[in-house]
Amino acid sequence: MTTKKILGRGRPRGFDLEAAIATAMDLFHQRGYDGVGVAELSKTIGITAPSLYSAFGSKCELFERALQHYAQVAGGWLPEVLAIEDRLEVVIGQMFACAAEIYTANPERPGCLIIDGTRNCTDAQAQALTAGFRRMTRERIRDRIAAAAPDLIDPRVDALADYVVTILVGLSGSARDGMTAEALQTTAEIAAAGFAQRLQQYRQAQPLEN
Amino acid sequence: MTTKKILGRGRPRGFDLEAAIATAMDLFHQRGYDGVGVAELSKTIGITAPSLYSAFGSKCELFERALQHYAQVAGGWLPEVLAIEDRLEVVIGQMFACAAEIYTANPERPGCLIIDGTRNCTDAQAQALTAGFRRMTRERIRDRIAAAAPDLIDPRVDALADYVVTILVGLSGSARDGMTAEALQTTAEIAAAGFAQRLQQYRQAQPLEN
DNA sequence: ATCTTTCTATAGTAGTCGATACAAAAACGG
DNA sequence: CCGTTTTTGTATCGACTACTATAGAAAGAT
Repeated sequence: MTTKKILGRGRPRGFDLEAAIATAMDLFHQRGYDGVGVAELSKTIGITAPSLYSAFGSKCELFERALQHYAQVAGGWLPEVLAIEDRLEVVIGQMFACAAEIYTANPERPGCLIIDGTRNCTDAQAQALTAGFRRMTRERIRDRIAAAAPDLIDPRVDALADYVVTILVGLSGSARDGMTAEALQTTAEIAAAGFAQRLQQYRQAQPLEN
Repeated sequence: MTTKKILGRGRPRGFDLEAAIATAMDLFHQRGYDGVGVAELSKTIGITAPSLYSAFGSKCELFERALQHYAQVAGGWLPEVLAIEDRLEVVIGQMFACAAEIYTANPERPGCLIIDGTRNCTDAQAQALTAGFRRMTRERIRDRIAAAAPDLIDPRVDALADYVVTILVGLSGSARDGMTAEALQTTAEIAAAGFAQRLQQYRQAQPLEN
């Protein structure tokens, strides 16, 4: 049974580490952390399982690298949008619009890896990784809101941040459920108008309520 | 190795089928379809795996029964809210408020089983089951919107329905991500205001735009 | 009491999961 | 050219997956 195809056995050819991470990122984005196994990962990357473990340590560590790569490359639009110097309503509107566009840009990989990559995931470490990225994202959004509306009391800043995060979660989930780009775009517009309305309401009623 | 504890071996005691389905529903709701195996299912229910297969046929069929039970029991609030005879804005507002409350009512089982039960699921049949329930839910919401605003053209009814669905997806996902009941409730209010705003906008600008 | 039916538990199927032990082959330093 | 190091492939590991064949035990019928 021992196949004597020794050709190429053990030849160190060295693989492109960054390309491997990008490939893994795509797979994780498609089917989530639990949905893709190391066999498929190594096969798609083009290396064997031991090489994968030698390079990354574990499936979870590879996932962490993929998440970091995602945050820098695919998720780069968010810091970019947050950096826009305009009225807060415009910034959030751009944010929802960008999310709707990017979440449906590639039908093979809908939604957001950080938001939906570890849903129903059995691995606690992988869940903690995405949770960390989500927490960081929420903080950035919160800070942007607080910076644009310094007169707002904290609980209202938090409320707006939670709303924004929930909208992003909804956009990602609906994209994964197959909603069209157009429908998601319109949804994003309605959600942005809702944010603007509440922000205005908070601003003009600041010293009175609650 | 053959343990001779024959006591109780083969004793037909007959288990409560509905209670078994409810137990399975809870487990599926907690960790999703892939997250819970038949071993845990049968152990929690209190029967052995063969009994489970004899009673339900397969894991997927048990999941289908659990989904039906969920739609009738845990998801009964939605038809109830849709049946409210009031202004559409009020109905949708109640809907979001109920969703926010129910999705966080039990911290052990946050969110919605139908929305998030098969996220990143590898079983195509299980995915199709939840997708069917989601499609049915969307139709009900769409019909309610169309009934309340018969003058609205179809694409705008669809837009509003897609918005509502996406909000529900966001509420469920955020609940699963650990958002507090209060934060989710406020988010639901903002989202409801956004819906009301858009509805009014559609109504008064009906014959002009688009 | 005996037979038949029904339900059960034991034990095991083939397959996949993440992760590795081992050894062969290429690259590198001298 | 030789020895060391690195990197690779083969072949697994044990633990899990959904699922089932078999046979034993209790209940009901005659």
